[in-house]
Parts: sequence; C-alpha cells; structure tokens
Amino acid sequence: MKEFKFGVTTDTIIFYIDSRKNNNVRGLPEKYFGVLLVKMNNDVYKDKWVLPGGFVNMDETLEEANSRILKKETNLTDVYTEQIGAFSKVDRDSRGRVISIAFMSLIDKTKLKNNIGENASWFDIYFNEDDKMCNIKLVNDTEKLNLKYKKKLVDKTTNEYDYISETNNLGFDHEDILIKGIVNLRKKVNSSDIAFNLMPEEFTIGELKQVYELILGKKLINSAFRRVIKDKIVSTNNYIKTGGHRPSCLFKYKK
Amino acid sequence: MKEFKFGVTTDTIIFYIDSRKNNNVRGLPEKYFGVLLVKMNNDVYKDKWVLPGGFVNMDETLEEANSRILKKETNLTDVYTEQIGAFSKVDRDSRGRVISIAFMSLIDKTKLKNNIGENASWFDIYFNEDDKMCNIKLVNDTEKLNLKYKKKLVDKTTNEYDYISETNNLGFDHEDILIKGIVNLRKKVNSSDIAFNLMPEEFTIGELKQVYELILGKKLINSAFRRVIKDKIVSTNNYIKTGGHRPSCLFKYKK
DNA sequence: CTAATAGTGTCTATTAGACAGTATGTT
DNA sequence: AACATACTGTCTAATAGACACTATTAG
Repeated sequence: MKEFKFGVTTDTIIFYIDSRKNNNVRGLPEKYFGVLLVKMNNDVYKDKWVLPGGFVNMDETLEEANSRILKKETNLTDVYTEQIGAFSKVDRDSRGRVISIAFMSLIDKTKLKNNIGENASWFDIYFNEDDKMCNIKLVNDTEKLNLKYKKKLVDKTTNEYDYISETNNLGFDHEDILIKGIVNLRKKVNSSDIAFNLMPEEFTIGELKQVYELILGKKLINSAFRRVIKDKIVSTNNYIKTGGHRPSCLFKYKK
Repeated sequence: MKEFKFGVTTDTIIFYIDSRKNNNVRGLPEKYFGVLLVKMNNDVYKDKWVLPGGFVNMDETLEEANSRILKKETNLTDVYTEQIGAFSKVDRDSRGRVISIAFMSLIDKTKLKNNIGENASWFDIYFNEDDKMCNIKLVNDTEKLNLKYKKKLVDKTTNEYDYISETNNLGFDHEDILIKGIVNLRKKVNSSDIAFNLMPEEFTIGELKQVYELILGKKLINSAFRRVIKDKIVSTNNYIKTGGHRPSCLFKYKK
C-alpha cells in the first residue's frame, strides 16, 4: 500500500527547574528554568542543537516512544508528560517524509541522579518580550542561542498570540515546537497544578513563586500569589533558613 | 530505512450548528448541535460509523490533508480548524500501523449548499451527564448511537476530567477522538470566540445563547450571558420576528 | 387581556491587583 | 539597630450567579 511510508518521530521538550548557587550572590541557591537540548552529529543539521527525539518503533505508541526517549536522555521514568501537537511540513526532515509528534515533560532537575548523554546539555531560558515580539535566550555553560519570534494577536478577547519564528538557531522546525511548548506550559501553569511537577517534595512559597515567575516571564504580586496557592499546598511545619534572614516554612503539594 | 513504514491519516471532527424546524413546535426553527459521521463500507469496521478521514499523501502537510478531506466531505473551504491530537494505539487500524492526527472543524450547517456523500450523515448530539459519567446520544434520521464515558477527575483545582469510553459504537478509536474534541470545544467556547464560527453572519442573542447551551450541555443565565457577550457583538439595527412574539435584534460578530 | 419571548437592573459572592503594614530572623 | 525576607490585611475593581423586573408583540 503506497501510503505506508512515513517516518514518525517524537520530539520531547524537557522543561526543568534547577536550583543552584549563583556565584555572584550570597545566600541560598536560586531557581533556573530551562530546557534540555542535544547536539546533532550525523545529519545535515550537524552541530545544530535540537530537542531530544527519535523514531517511533512499529510496536509502540507515541507515548511509549516518548517515554523511551525520555528515559534514554535523563534516565527518568514517571515524569509528567503531555502531547503538544504534530508537526508535518513536507521538507522538515531531509532524511525523508517524517512527521513529528511533540511532547512536553516537566522535571525537577535536582532529582536527577544520572548524568545525561555527552551530546546533551541543559539550557537555561531567559525571556525578553513585549506585545510584538518574544526573544528567548538559551544559555548553557559555553553557548548562547538567541531565538526571536514575532507575536501576532489572533484573538483579542482571550489575548491569544501566534508566534512566528524569525531565527533558525535550532535544527529542524524545533523553534516552532519549542515556542508551542512554552505557550502551552504558560497556559497550563495558570489554569492547573502542573507547576508542582517541577518542584521537589518540599518547598517554600517563595521558591514556588520564583518558578511561576520564571515560566511566565514576569513578576507576580506576593499577596495575590499566596492567596491563589494556599489551597493547593499544606505546611510541613518545618522551617528552613533562607537568604540569611527570616526562615520560611516548607510546604508540600496538597493532592 | 526500516522506520519509514507508518500509515498516517487525519480524522476530522466536523461540528455543526443546524437551524431547523422541530415538527412538534410552532414558530421559528430551533438550533441543533452535532457532528458529521460516515459509514465504513470496505473494512473490518464495515457498517460502523466513523469520523471522516483519510490517508495523508506524501506531498502534503497534515493540515492540507485535513482540508482536502473536509472539502471532499462538505465541499467547504476556509473553515475554522484546529489540531486536537495524535492517536497511536498499535492495533487501532487493522490495515497496518496507522497513526491518526485528529482535527476539529466548526461549521454553520445552514451555509452548506452542496450535498454530502451518500455514506455521510449528520448526527445531532445530546448530552446526559453528571460528575461520574457522560452519556452521548448521536441521532440522525434513522439511527441512534449511544456512547458512554466514565469521567475521572484528574485535577480538582481546575475541575479537569479524563473520559474513558465504555462503549464501542464508533469504528477505530473514534469514540476517544470524539470525546477529546468535545472537551476541547467546550474549553475553547468558554475562553475564546470560536463559537461564532458556528453562527451565520447575523444572529440574535437568543440564538447565540442556544448554541453555547447546546455545546456546554447546560442552561446559562440570561443576564450573565448577555453581559459577557455584549462586547463581542455589534447590532445591525435589524429586527426579526421570533417565535411569534417580541422581535429580537440581529447582531454580528465584532472582530 | 394573557402568554411568550426580549432585554435590563441590581444584589451578592468571589477573585485579582495594588500596596501598606507586621513579623522574625541575620548581621 | 538596620535590613532583608516572610507573611498578613485591606481597599478596590472586575466579574459571575441569582433573580426580579420591564418591554413588546401575537393571539
């Protein structure tokens, strides 16, 4: 049957929150938000950074393929994952006609025990955006990638935007996939509890607020944040020292 | 390359609003909400109703394939369409390893000029649901399909549910696809303007409210609805007689 | 007139933004 | 004591639900 000759891949956007010391600042670690990328080495996109992904086997579902790739890259299982969408431009892959289904996973990077592959690297994400554009900086220890998107308002009542990539600093169409993942993550962060998948078991409200701010790319109002979050968390009655001043209470997610 | 042997199809959930006279009631036509199905005739699912769909050609994107199939079934172009998700159970299609990407389209059935294919049929949708289950009746002139879903609360803060199909009255995994489309439509109806894609150019507020009620499967409060909708519509200053009583104003969508 | 549908007004409860103010630790 | 961070309280604006109320027309 002539139609059975598509290649199918999954690509997975592994968003992480990392907690580590900023050398310029005294006190406790800070939070960083980012994404795992791998460097291509055997293709026309040689040396381009891309989202981790791979071909789907004939005997597995898309979700199973995605879990397999996630485990291969991070050695993690039982990770929060959701489907983002299918990408199918005819010339998106030079190896042939390949469609890709993108997934988004959320991990707490501090939980990682095993090292990632030598071609992989964690890139912190920094936003710089306004109503017309969104610039994204992806930064690891040695490299800095600048992605630029034009924002087009598509629905004024819901303030929904289309993002059109104007750069070409990731391989394949992965700039399109990444921005779709970010938009999806931001929407869900505001309307569900998925942010807790990025947190350790116990955390302070200040840390949680930092995570929301990193994802949304803007500062939140303290009292409003506490109000919204207070029904979702439960105190452990343990306190930790933070930043050298008043200790803060550790909370858990109330499921 | 051994991986290049997937079949890829698109399946499209064509939701419609129809306006037609209910024989039991005097006065103006009523609104009906439903979905287009086609009867299989050449497969293991012979005589099962399924969503219209077809194989993606090697030289077209998923979106292009979906538009082609939509045009074939309804002769409509320029229809509001969005991607719903990819479905990939290994045994979902007996013809081989086929994954399907589902789309959702919204049409105003009264705009249709051309007849649909002889294997296709419009099925009105009726909901009967509570917190634990959702029963869906699909009704055309001669047949009635009952779909039953178990509802599982997955996120109490956002009141988000999983729907697990307990019936097998559509072919393939199309019960799964249909419920995902309905959930997606309901979410978007509440947070965007997509419902206007189901309306004619001019409509009364009462008609618009009916459409929202049909999709959401529940009655809305009149004054609250008018408050929310009033910034999205603009009066044409034309009035029509409705139901034999006070005339109502015709409005247009304010883009 | 009555019945039926169209459309308005208003009270209340809930929630978000803004921001002042209090609490408790380190240095 | 000074200051940084944790945390609370309160005013206001916006919005949704509930429901009573008025308006207009057919019969």
